[in-house]
This record gives sequence, structure tokens and C-alpha cells, in this order.
Amino acid sequence: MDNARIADTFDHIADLLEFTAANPFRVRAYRNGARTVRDLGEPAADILADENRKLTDIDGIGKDLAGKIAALVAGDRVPLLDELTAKVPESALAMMRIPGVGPKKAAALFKELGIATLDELRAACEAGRVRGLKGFGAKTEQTILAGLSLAEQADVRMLWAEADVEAQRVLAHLRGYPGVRELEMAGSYRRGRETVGDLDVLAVADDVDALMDHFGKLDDLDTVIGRGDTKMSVRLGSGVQIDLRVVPEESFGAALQYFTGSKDHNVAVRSLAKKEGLKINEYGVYRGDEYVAGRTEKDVYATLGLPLFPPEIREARREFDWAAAGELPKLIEADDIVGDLHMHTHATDGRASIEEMAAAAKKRGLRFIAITDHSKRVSMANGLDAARALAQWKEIDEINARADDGFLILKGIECDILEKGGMDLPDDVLAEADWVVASVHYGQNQPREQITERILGALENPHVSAIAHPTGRIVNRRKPYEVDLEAVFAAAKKHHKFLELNANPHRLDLDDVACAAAKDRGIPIVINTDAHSTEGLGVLRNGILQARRAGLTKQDVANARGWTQMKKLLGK
DNA sequence: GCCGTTTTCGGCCCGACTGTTTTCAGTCG
Repeated sequence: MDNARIADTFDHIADLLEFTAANPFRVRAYRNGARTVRDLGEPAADILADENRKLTDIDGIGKDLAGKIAALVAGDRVPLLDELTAKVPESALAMMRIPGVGPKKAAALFKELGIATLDELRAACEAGRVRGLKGFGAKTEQTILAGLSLAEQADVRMLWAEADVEAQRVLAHLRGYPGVRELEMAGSYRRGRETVGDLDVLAVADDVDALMDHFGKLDDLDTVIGRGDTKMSVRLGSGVQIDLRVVPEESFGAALQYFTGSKDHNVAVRSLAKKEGLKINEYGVYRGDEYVAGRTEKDVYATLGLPLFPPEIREARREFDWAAAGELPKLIEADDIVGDLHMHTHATDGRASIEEMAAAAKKRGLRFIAITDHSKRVSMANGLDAARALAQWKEIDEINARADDGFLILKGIECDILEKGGMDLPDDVLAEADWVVASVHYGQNQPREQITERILGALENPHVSAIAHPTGRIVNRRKPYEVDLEAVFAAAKKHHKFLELNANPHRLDLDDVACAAAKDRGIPIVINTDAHSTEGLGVLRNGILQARRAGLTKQDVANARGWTQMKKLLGK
């Protein structure tokens, strides 16, 4: 079993334990364990197989969790999981996804009324049976009915790029109220997570009530979930929840730090503060009752001797180790990228011409691009055969010859790795290209060994420059194709090839953990848009956010260098 | 369930808001 599945299992155990009213700290230990395994950066099986290392050396993994990981890796059953599964039906857990229903209420519904599915819960609410339960009332019943549809569309999180549209709209609306002195989005949106659940807005305002009234006039507002002295929550027609918090000016930095999270990052910060005899909450840093800091985030971190962490790395992974060593990486910026090496034109499934793509890229400040249309195997997209590819490259030569501004268009191709192995175009054709990205489009259901073999074969081909999407990952889709990523890393390193971080918000292949692992192994990443139109070039920022979350610097990203440098890396 | 320069027990981050209570538990972030 791989790390992701082990982590899912631990999270599932935590859900079940919560439902059975287990010790909350035991629940947290499983959640911590899940996160730790998910972020490991190498297969837990490798650590187990290494007699010089122990799983228990990892922070947060004790004897018990190490034993369960070993069992899962070996494919054995975990007795605790079987025991809990026998007690709690899967469908009952779904009740905890209803806003306002947590483990206690869900368990009460299950135990007292025998409700085990969302359908049964709806019926019970409509029959007025729920309000009779201790701790429940008519209002709770209404809340449940209203929240059922949300629970049924399990785990709908927006892509960051979609959340960004809403976020900008909300910020613009709030800025329309003149009494706003500070305004900032916090939460997972600010951390640049690939998906965002809800939006958190922080504000400092002259008149809190007036700002909240103004907030209530937001377009597309569906319901006001709650409104207090400092916090107001609303839900939009699109289902997005937005929380507005208004804080005093001297608390803005503390609140921004607090509500940006992540939760785990904050727990770690608070623990550090406690050791220093300080207390941190959303209002500031306190020594006893004395306010020490809170105006800016920088002030808050400084009281603990910590640097101002970029939001993208506040995940309680390695940022505190980096800070302690004084080695906080200077994360890559969008402006550092000087070339984009994966895009399509109307020769295949793109919508613009070579020159239109080049002009758009130039406008965005790039110095070079590679045109990488599909190869012939992708017949649906009218992929290029040898003759058409060579003709396109001739055209590119002519465009480059006419150009007088130093902008360079590389002759490229996204060449398919065939189902039976090998490339879709002959070597003598690929040899004519400046840049070849190899890609698995077909036979994605093959066994792991076979897909890995195909990719390794491509990496051995002297004309291949990069693997386009090394894991076939698509955000929000559960299963990418299965590949031995460690073997791919090793081959990429050996043959001096690049791995692509596909910046399309639906793909973001590699994920941040894989991206960090590639960095650790010294494999250069290229961040490409895979654009199919001139607007498509704009998705680059999604890739940048992903790279930043992985802790990548300018030095780790190959297309932050000029093409001459990249050619050297390829050994050309 | 994990952890330890107060170390094998007793802690484990902290506060707002809601609804159901009559002083607070549950939920959320």
C-alpha cells in the first residue's frame, strides 16, 4: 500500500474514532499520522525495508502507528479498523459532513434514532423526530435539512483558480465600503492550496456593523449563516461559504497569521510560544495580560525569533527546520520564469497560430517558448505525423529568422509514448526538434510496471527532453495512472531529463509532495502551461503556487534560466 | 496515540458563535 492510501486509512480511522467519542487527542494522533505519511516524500515501504532506519524516528509516529503502517504495507488487516467498521456504518459518517453536525450529534442521531444514511436523516427531520432528541431543537432540524444537499455533494472544493475569481469579486465589493482600513484574504486561498473549501476575509473597519451590512449586500448571496460582533458568515448561491472577520487594527497581523493557518502550522507556532512563556491568539501575542505584538504578521513571528514565512509553506512540514537553520528558501516567483515549454496551436487541438502564441507569451514577459503540438497517435486532436511536424518546424525557423527582438520559438513536440513502449515518431524526426516532451495519453490503465517501463524507455531516448505529466495526475480526480515515481526520478537524474510541473489547474502534476521529492533528488523541474490558447498561458501562476508550496527556488526550476543554460543541462 | 532540558504520567492551541440551555456543550476554523 502506498503513502496516500495509508494516510487515507489513518484519516478514516480518525473519523470513526471521533464518531465513537474516543479521546480527542487519540483522534488527533491519527490525523497527524495521516498528514505525516502523506507528506513523507518517499514511500514508507522504503523506510521499512531499510534496516538502518525506523518509522518511529519520524516525529508523530510512535510504536503503534509504525506497527499499523507496517501491517498496511504488508497488505495485512488492521484489527482496530475492522472493529470500528463493524460498529459504524460508512453511510453514518456522511452525516458529519453536514455543517453544524459534528461527531457528537451524528453519533446521537445514529444511536438514539437509528439513523444511518442521509436519506433516513432527511425523512426524520421532515417528520419532526429529530427535534425531540436531547441537545437538538427545531432550529437544528432546519439547519440539518438546509445542509443535507451540501453533504450529498461530498468534498466539493473549488480549484484555486476558481476561488480566485470569487475572492477578487468579494474583495472588490468590500473595498466599495469607504470605512475599510485593512482588507486581506486569509485561509487556504492565501496559502495557494490547489483546492479551496471556503474563503476567509479579514478586515479592519471604522464601523464594524456598517461593514457587515455592506457585506450582506454581496451579489449572489444566498444565506447569512451567522453574524456576531466580530464574525459574519454567508453562503453564496454557488455554495461557497465566505467568513468575514473584523478585528482591531493592533490585532490585524495576529488575525492574519491565525486565519491563514494552516491549522498544523499554528499549533506548532503556539507550542513554540508557550515554551517562551507567551500566548498567541487572533488578537495578538501576550505575556500574561500584556500585549506584546500583533499589528503585522512580521511582528508576530518576530516575537518568537521566526521569519515571516511565505503563506505557501505554512503547512508544518519543514518550514520550522528551515527557519531554525536560517535557511528559509527564497521561493520562486512568477517573474522568474523566462520560458514556457509546452503549448499547442491550431495545427492540433489548440486555438491560436504559432505567431499568436509567441506574441502573447512575449507580452507576458517570456523570452522563449516551445511549440509542442501532439504527435499522430493523438488522432482525435489531429496529431502531427513526421511530414507535418517537419513542416511546422520549417515554419518556426522562418518566423525566428524574421524576428528581430531576440524572442525565440523552439521547435518542439509533445510526442506520445506508445502503449507497447517507444515513441510515436521516429528518432531521426525527433532529432530535428529542439525540445521533445514525452507523454502518456493512451493505455493509462496498464499495470504500474508497464507504465513505468514505458516512461523509463522514453527517458532513455536521447532526443527526449522532459516527461510531460509524470504521474497522470488530475486535481480532484481520485486516481492518476500508477507509476513507480522513484524509478522515474532515478532515470530522469541519470539521463539529465526534466520533469514537468503542469500548471493547468486541473492537472498540477506533479503534486507538491512529489515536487519537493524531485527537488531533494536534484532533478530540475520545468513549469509549463500546456496552453491551448493565448489565454491559457495565464495558468502559469497555478504552477508557481504549487512550486512555492513545494519549497522550490529559482535554482530548482529549469525554465527560470535561459534556453542556453537549459540546453547545457540536457547535455546538448 | 505521542511525547519528554519539569521525561513513563499528564499534558496535548485557542476563541467565536449558535442553539439549547439556565450555565454550557458542540461545532467550526
